[in-house]
Amino acid sequence: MSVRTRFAPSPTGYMHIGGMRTALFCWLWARRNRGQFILRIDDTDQQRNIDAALGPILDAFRWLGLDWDEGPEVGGPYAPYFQSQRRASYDAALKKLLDAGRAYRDFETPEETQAQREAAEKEKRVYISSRASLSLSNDEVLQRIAEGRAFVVRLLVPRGDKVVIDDHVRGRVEWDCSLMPDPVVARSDGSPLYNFATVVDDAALEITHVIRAEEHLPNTPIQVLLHRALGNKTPEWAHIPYVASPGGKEKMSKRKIDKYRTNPQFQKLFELGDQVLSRIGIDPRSDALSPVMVAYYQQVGFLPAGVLNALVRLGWSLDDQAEFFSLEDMEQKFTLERVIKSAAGLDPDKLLSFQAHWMSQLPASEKLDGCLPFLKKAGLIDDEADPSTRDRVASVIELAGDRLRVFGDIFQLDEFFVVDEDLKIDDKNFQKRVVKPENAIDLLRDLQKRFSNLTDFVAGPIHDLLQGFSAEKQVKVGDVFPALRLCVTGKAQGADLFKSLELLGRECVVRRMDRAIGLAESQRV
RNA sequence: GGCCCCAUCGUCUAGUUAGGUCUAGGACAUCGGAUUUUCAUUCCGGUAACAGGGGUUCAAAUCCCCUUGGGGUCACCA
Repeated sequence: MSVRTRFAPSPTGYMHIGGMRTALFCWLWARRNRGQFILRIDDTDQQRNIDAALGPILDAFRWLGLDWDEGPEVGGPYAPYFQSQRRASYDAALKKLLDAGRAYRDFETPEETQAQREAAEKEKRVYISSRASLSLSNDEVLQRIAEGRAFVVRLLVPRGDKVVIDDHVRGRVEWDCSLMPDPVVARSDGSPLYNFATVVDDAALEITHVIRAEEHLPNTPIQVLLHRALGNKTPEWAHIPYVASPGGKEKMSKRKIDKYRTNPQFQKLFELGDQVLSRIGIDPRSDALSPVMVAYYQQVGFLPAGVLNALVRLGWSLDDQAEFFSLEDMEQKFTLERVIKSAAGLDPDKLLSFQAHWMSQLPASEKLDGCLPFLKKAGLIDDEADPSTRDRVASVIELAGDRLRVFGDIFQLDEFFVVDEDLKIDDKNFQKRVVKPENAIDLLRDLQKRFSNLTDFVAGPIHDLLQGFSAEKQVKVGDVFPALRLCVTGKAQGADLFKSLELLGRECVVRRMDRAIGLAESQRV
């Protein structure tokens, strides 16, 4: 029988980075075994707008290149893949349970149940269901139903039994059934609860391996019992650790994002993200996007390969050496047996380092295709980039070299795209290197003249000119280069100065020097 | 609090199943140095961990027990 795994998100409007890691492991295990990966939508909540809430989730899968064999949009032999459309099978299973006496109608009111629970807690004893409704005769039950008395259906937990599983990650885990309350299987309106719907569907879809986050471990005995009561073959289990917040052990959560902002381990990522997002018209402080969501990384300009690599190394390793895995590598090498048991905190630094590695591996043409949308969104180039613009962007990318870790980093070299008037000059350094040094302005004037007369305005000759100039004037290159850089790029540091000058072009360089010299002079008086 | 899970450098991890080859390996981060016109890259080097206590054994990071700590979960949510 071929391996079938599933990922079952509820449509929440965004894809959680931790959920994505779970989904990746599911996908990997299916692919590795040449089985099927299924996307099932757990929407028993009846959301108003499922399409809108599901869209970002599917987008995340598509962005990372994780395809699904069955599920939304693609359908499949076990359709439908939305729990909201599978009610008939839950009703049938419910009837089966009731008929077999494995479940019972509980007429206790929620208040009564709650009171018992509180009483148990007060007396420090374990709460288990009273099962008062179980002593009702068949006729009495029928009568109450006829009277329209509300009831829920509860699974009759076989007290005295044990549930034992052999988890692929955790090994043997067992629970004592005499400690378990009878779980509600169907609400008073007849609709199924999560644990029940999950079990019915996992069986119906012939899921062989339930790979999910550890937080579901407490659900497992209930689901095992349900499978048994229904006469299903129980799937195999693998409870993988959840993704923790950086430097901590708590589950990463969307709601704690403000706390993460103050987390030193998150600093670099937030700085990068804030800088990029603000350039493309997204409010970095908005709740709509945060590092907890997969979309965040896409928006900032991460590569699927970088994100995927970071995710797979969270709780999984191949050996004591390997760090870099392409999706193909993972597919070949992933095993559940090498998934670690303890929770792993997302490490933004390491994520960035994986990202930088995969970016350095990316062919120039793909870097270009990646950067273009960012420059367009920022209004730095036209939406219809003509060939000469594309060439220019390609040259800047080449010049950027390793400085381009994410596509959004292209904004660090915005001096090649802004018009002179919009060029912002780093004032602090400008004061220090241009305004304050007495000879700076004269030197720059002289240099400007020589640039105008240079036959070929390309990196090599510019380099020679600059070297000769500083030798002739008997000044250190450190007194000339930074000042020049500030004038033409506005920045104290950046890519290769000579190539930058060449790319900017003589006219632009001369113009910007003019402007900067004028600025410095006005500030001297 | 009940139930369950977890515990190796700051972080991600290798080593634990079959105890010795572990004076505990790698990566990220960090610190130093080299290269470079700056920054980045690259290269070299350093700092840095078996939570504690008992056993078992010739021998324990590895097996057992306890303690401590961390976490998950306790709904007519998913």
